[in-house]
Amino acid sequence: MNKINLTTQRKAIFEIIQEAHDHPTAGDVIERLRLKGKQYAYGTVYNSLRYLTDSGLIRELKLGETASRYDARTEDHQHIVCTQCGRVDEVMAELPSDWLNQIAQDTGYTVHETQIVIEGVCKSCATP
Amino acid sequence: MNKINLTTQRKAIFEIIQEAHDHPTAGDVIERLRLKGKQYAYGTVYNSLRYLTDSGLIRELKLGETASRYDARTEDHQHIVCTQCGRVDEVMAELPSDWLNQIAQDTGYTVHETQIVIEGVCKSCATP
DNA sequence: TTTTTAATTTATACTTAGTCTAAAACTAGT
DNA sequence: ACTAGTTTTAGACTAAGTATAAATTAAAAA
Repeated sequence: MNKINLTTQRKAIFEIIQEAHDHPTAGDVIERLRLKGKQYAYGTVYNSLRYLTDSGLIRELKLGETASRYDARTEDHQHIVCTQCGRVDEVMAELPSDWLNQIAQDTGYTVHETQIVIEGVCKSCATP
Repeated sequence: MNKINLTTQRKAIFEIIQEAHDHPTAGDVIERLRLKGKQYAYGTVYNSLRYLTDSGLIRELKLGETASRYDARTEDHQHIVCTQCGRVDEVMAELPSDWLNQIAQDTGYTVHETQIVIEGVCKSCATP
């Protein structure tokens, strides 16, 4: 594992993700950088997000929306999305390992990762 | 529930999805239609895929790739994607309901759907 | 059967998210 | 300071999908 090289830009972007508690998209990151008076090239933000993801400092979430979201919580966990308001919450409940083992056996795959997206309606949308 | 109106185009597209056993993307559908000598407007294919999805005849799969895939198997099941060759297989193992109940309780959400994408390496990629 | 209305398809322009490229600007090591 | 390697920048480009307005088809009414 190589040394992680956190340039000014990468650090600033990493901080945005860490401060955020709403799983921002690349577009969100660009906007928040601008609010802090920092404006980096379009491609730099995407490159940095990929670099941070590859380094394991953040996680890329593909939740079935058009844009990827990013999360600084790298511990194994899943997400639940509200189909009404778009809000994303963390799901810490661990996936039953027997279930995963059964899948590995059934399919012959070696399982590496599971991205689970649960869709539902959040409390505040359910009670108007 | 309204009556389902299967036009010529929608029927042809539905058939492509039914015949396929590889979860084709919209692009794949357009190509296969062309091979059959059928060429519909770009937007028609997208509209039809959405119509068929909304009617419950097919399912849209968002597997974290750039393009959605479509599946004529509408029974509840999940998918496993090979990170090497991109192949997609069905996972019929049912999700443990206690796990889902726990999540509903923990998060306060009313759970509607779960799209689970398991990533791994398929048998033929594992043994070269 | 003609007329009217509604739904669908078509062609094309547009949007969004993200990649690619080549030049310029840093950063390290000598 | 000089060179090599890495990053950033600006801007062109791509892929997937949406929006729109006109043309076509289908359905309903008269």
